[in-house]
Amino acid sequence: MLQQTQVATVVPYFSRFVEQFPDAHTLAQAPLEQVLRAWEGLGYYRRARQLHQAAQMIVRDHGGEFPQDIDAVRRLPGIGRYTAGAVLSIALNQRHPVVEANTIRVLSRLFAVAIDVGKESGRRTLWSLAEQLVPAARPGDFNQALMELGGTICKRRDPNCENCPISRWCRAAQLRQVERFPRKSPRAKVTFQQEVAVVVQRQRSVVLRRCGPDERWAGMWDFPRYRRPERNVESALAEMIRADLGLSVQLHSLPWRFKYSVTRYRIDLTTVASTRCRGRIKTSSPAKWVKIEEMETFPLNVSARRVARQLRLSQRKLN
DNA sequence: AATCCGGGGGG
DNA sequence: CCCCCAGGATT
Repeated sequence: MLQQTQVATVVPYFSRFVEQFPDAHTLAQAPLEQVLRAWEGLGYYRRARQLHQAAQMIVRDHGGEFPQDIDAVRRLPGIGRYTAGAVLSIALNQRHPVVEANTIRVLSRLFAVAIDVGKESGRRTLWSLAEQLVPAARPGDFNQALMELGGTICKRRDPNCENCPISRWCRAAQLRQVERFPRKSPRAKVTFQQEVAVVVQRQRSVVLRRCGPDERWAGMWDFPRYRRPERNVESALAEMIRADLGLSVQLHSLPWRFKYSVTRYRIDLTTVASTRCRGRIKTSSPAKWVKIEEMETFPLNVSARRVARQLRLSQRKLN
């Protein structure tokens, strides 16, 4: 869960998760749907699928006990050098280094690493430094201390060098250029595309579709979602729905635009609208057709059986 | 080596 | 608006 996700975000998810899946057997035997459900809102859903696979591998190949050999750990899906080193150093007191966001910042400043830490050569340098520094005694404490230092003192902006216990050895601090490190090349820009999600409500059911393998949220359930037409939105949308779902619909005026979240999706539209929407939404009026401009969404991963019969047409097309 | 996954924190 | 987050897999 902590891979590319902030600690504060993870904590409540982690608590619920370990309560629901206390050991490898429980997790391995749980349906993937249930695991994804527990992951809902965290993003990077591949991690949940891989964790599920890893639990099954641990049960099958390691008798349900987490392997202690670093190479065996690395073979588990979703576990790379950082995660393997972190688990084995912290839990089993094995001497392995860790390199992640915090230690990258600390080490790159401590040694004024001039190379781009996003590049392979920069990473090699950092792993080498971390490997040389981690002690045989209490390596897990050392690694956590390094990460904690990066999280509390050696922050990305406005680092607290005055209270840093190792600032007297810090090359970047000596150079008065702490904030110039770590060196990174600018990220690729992210482009946004306008999409329209459609909520089709019939009695207490709602039409969902499963995201295809090559689109975002692959394999997960979502409202039917389409690129927003340039013009003639209503008629173009109706045509897309007819072609995609085999449903003949007529769109009236589309009065509401709002961001939507389906994390707490229940089944009726008013709940969806009232949980996370922003803007002027009247939840009391049960509109049949609502246009949603997708700005931010959470995945929808409901137990969709209740509405699945409305999906047979589109499902057949996908399979 | 570059790209993708993704919601959310915080300036 | 921006950059980044206790990374890893895929291409």
